Order: sequence, then structure tokens, then C-alpha cells
Amino acid sequence: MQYWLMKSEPEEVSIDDLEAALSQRAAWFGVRNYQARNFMRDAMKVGDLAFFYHSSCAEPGIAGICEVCSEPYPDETQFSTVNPYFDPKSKPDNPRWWLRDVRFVSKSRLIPLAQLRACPELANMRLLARGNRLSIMPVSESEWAFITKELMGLQ
DNA sequence: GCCAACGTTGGC
DNA sequence: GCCAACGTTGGC
Repeated sequence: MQYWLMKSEPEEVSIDDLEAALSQRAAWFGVRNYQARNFMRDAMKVGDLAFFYHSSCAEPGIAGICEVCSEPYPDETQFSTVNPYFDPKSKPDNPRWWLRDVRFVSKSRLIPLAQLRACPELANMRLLARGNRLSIMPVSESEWAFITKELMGLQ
């Protein structure tokens, strides 16, 4: 079991949108960074858990938990000329961008970025590293345990 | 809207 | 392969 953090702009897809979605599943479309893609395509495994993080919004922070629930498959938005995520350099016979489906697990209170920063236990968390811009990144087991137990109040 | 930090592109 | 220019991310 591995743990992840996945950023989404809540104006695009929020934790509430995921909870309300058909089957409570959604395709994690729109990733256009190679490192984030590699984590999603190559390193994730079905059953891995991830923090659902709200970014580029009034209250950035962790909003809940989701579960990786599909094998990787091509992100269709890269082939649609009218889509904002269209990539003219990607070809259907050799897709550049891959995604997975995630399943809603739980919503939590919003745990603000500033609160994460204030926790000494999370000093080495990748999310908090200077200049970090990755939209998908691993979370260590100890960071996961601290956040779920101490900040979310889960068992 | 600002801007620091980073990733990508493309000429050489 | 270098690196300057440019584009993007994302908190504030």
C-alpha cells in the first residue's frame, strides 16, 4: 500500500464533486507534467490511497481521501482540439498523457496548508518543500498516519 | 493581480 | 548538451 497526494482545483473538480459523481468515481484528467504522470502511470497501484488536495483557491488544503481504482489509460482530453488540455504533440498511437480513475473514500474538514506547515511532524513533507509544484506526489506512511489520526481524527 | 520558483522549448 | 526565453503553478 502506497500513499499519495493529488491536487485539484475545486472549481474544476472538488471533493464534493467526486462524492456526488456517478459511482463516486472520476478520471484524473489534465495532468501535463512528466513527473506527476510517471507517478500516476507507473508507480500507483490499484488500492493505493490519496489525499484529495484543493489548490488554487481561497482555502488551499487537504479536503478528503480517495482511492486509486483503475489501471492507467490514456487521458482522452489530450486528443480533443477543443479541450483546454489538448496536446498537439501527442498521438493516439503513442499517447503522452495517462491517467487513472479514483474513487471517493471520505471527506474531511478542510485541513489548511498553513496548518500542515505548522506541524513539526510534517517538516519533510514533499508538499511543503520550497518551490514544490508537483500536482501528484507520494506521501510517506508516517505523514499519512499523522494527518489521518491527528488532524482528521480517523483511526 | 503579483511574483517566485520551476518546467519546457528551441536555437545554437 | 547548454541555456535563455518563455509559460505555468499556485500561494498570497
